[in-house]
Amino acid sequence: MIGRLPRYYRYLGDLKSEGVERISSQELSRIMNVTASQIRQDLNNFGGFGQQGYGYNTSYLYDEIGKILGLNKQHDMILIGAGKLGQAIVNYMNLKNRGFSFKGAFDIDPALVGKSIANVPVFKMEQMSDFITKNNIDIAVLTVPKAAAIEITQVLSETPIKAIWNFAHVDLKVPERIQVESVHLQDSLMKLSYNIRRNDEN
Amino acid sequence: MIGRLPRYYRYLGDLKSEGVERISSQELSRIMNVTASQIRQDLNNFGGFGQQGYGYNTSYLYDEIGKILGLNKQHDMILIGAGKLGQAIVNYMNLKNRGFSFKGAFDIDPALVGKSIANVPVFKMEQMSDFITKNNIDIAVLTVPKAAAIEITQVLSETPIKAIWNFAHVDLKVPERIQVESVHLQDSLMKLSYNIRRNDEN
DNA sequence: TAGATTGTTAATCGATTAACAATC
DNA sequence: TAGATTGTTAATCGATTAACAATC
Repeated sequence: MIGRLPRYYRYLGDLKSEGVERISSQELSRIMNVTASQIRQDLNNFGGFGQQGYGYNTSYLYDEIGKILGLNKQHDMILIGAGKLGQAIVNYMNLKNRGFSFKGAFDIDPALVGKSIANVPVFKMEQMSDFITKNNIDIAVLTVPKAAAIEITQVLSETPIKAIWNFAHVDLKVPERIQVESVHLQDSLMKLSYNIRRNDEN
Repeated sequence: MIGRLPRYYRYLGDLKSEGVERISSQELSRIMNVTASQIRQDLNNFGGFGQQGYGYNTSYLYDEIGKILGLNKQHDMILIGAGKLGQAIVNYMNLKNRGFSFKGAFDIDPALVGKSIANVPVFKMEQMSDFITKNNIDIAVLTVPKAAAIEITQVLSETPIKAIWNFAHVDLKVPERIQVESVHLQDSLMKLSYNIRRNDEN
């Protein structure tokens, strides 16, 4: 279910900025293409955000979902692997996301160390663990090849990091206290390819 | 269910390159952390790839899943939006994925037009529709901001494109014949944030 | 008060797991 | 033939939808 929460959040943000003050599960279901029943069920799981006969207050619901998603808290991040993909993500995030901010990047390439990516300094890989501890880093963003990702995850497991946002094409094994969320671009493209094939054959 | 197929494919590829010739649902279930029952159920949906008393032939199963995923076919792609994220994806794909290949990129920035990204030429946005038709492009990779993504999707809907791999933070509306697969990085990060919060509170 | 719409329970549906007969 | 393991049916579980009483 939590998988749907960011989507609600996105639509409510849009509605809010369009100046829509209230919305019923009915209307929202039409816009989002899900059943009104599911919306009510989902939202009620996390507390009674609506009001009978009225619906939901857009702005209030938006804020509450934000809290559930932990978006009211500051998250300090590091980038591990300052290649093209890593650089793109730093640029992307530093523009848009208030609560999330990159404090440093790490790479084994000496040519990158000492430089900056969107004002985020790049350090030597060896300094990573210390940096995490000293700067209270919550999230490590892993944009390195598969083999490196496995090794680095070992190292990260010894640090007080809270979560890994993994872009490597591998399922990471971590202690329970560390959260992992993977973006498997290859898998996503394969799903697309599957759907193309299926469509072609009908 | 199709959602799990790329993951099977990944694990089978690994096993194959480790020289493992056969695997039982039992063993695979241990490695992948799913039930053996589910593996047999999943694989049987698409045809009898196994053999009683033996298990599955790693290499054969790998190839068959590849076919189901349409990975035996060539897919020609274009990049729309040649910014940092787009560039990262082109670099990433052109290295690894045999079946998928970028034929061109498009951008509104005159500074990019005429240049190349990993040997992929960047053209004016206006040339996009023609290019798709003339070069039999299957997949458009959308790495532009939200508003542009919606506009461009309108244009794409008039072309013979088969699928859109969408990186913009929006749900695209397309004719039924066009497949959409979205990579919502923001949503992914929010899920991570949610899990951090939940873990913090226990 | 009447109308609207939530919160919530019950019914349905689909997906996962368990079990075992078929068969290599 | 005996052992292993799939393919497949039946049982269980969870998620979605429908229905409606509560209440604003």
